[in-house]
Amino acid sequence: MYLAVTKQNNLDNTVSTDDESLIRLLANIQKHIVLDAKDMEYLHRVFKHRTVQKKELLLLQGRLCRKLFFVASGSVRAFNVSDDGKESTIMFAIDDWWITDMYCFLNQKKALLSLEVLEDSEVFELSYEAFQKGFEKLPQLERFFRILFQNAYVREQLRVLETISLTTEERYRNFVIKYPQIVEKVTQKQIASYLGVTPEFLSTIKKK
Amino acid sequence: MYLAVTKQNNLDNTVSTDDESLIRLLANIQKHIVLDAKDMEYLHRVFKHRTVQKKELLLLQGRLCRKLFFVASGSVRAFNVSDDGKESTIMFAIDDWWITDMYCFLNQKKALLSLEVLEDSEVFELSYEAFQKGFEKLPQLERFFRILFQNAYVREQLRVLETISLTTEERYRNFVIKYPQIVEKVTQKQIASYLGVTPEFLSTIKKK
DNA sequence: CTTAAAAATTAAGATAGTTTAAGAGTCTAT
DNA sequence: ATAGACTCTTAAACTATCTTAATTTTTAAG
Repeated sequence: MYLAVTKQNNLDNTVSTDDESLIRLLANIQKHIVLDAKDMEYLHRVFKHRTVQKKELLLLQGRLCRKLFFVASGSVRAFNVSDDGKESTIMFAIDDWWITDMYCFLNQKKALLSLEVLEDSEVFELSYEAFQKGFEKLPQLERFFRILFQNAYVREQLRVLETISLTTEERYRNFVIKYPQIVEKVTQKQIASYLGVTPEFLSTIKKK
Repeated sequence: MYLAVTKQNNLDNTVSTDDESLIRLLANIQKHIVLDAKDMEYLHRVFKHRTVQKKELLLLQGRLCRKLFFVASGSVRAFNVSDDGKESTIMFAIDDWWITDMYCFLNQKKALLSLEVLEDSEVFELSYEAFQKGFEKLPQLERFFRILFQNAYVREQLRVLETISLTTEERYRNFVIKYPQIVEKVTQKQIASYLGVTPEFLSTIKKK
């Protein structure tokens, strides 16, 4: 198999965590485009694997946002802290999700968001330069990211609709139904900050 | 000039509204990719120009969403009506914007949104089939739509952040600053339904 | 195992937003 | 030009959500 050939540090015959993570990254990309061995090698080269620990910050609000992340396993949260200290969670990324402060990544601006690792996780990072060059080296990436952003746009638009049209209770119930795996991993405080309400209020909603 | 050659119905030498609209469509696409004469001819063929009137519905909630629209001039609103009759405006599209119920267009499902023409407008429509075939015929469209969806995603994500973190008053002020041309064209009731509050409450906010 | 820190719950009083209703102003179709 | 329909404003009563603060429960570190 391809991985067995290119992976150098794997002295025994077991499949390492690194390998598993890489397989997940490539499988994710191959959901939308076809990759040959050369493409995979290229991606293996430009995506940097990292094992990260709970509470680690992949990005700190105010710093230049240089990386796009793929969460192979574990979970990451993107949130903004306003001037008066209020936290708002923009998204949770669990296995198989992509995450960064996309606006600031694409425009190489100071991040509006922090990225916090919620549990020990395996992630890949892609630099801004590699992201831009990738489209020349591997033109099918245009298609891959077209579909990725297409889905992301549709998801956010639906979230906007729910946010402006439903009650907090309805939104909470929808969240639990839609993302049960996330509910298991994150605190209620974080869910409240995702819904845009106080933890106290979310608590009273749950009681009902 | 290219347009003068391919445009057939233009018997005098003036630039028709149709021509102007086509120029806007092509200019919009050329913001992100390079088109040669053949590409333009292709696009001219697959994009259908329509002059539409105020109050016309380009799409009715519940019907299959078959088209993607480009607003060359005028304005269009996308909104959802909930079971209990409450309207929520998802977006306004003015000159140079693309609009449809993207989720239902991409998945060929029954529309969650209606598209209402707010003033006499010039639009182009692209069918779902043409959208999908377009990527084969003109592969650069992957790039064009990648960037279009990238921007759309970032915009929606920022709207989510504002919606969950700011007060209604702050969101109204931001809207007026960000989209002054829209404010001139739409009713206050429609802005209220975009912000997710009642027209009465928006009215009291403005008083301050 | 213990203890400190963080999360979750509860409740009272304050603020933001809705509902209903009525009146004044605008637009639009005969 | 006028009637009807729609928009905008105002206000009072009501509901949702926030703030503060105290109490309990859970989590994490030594």
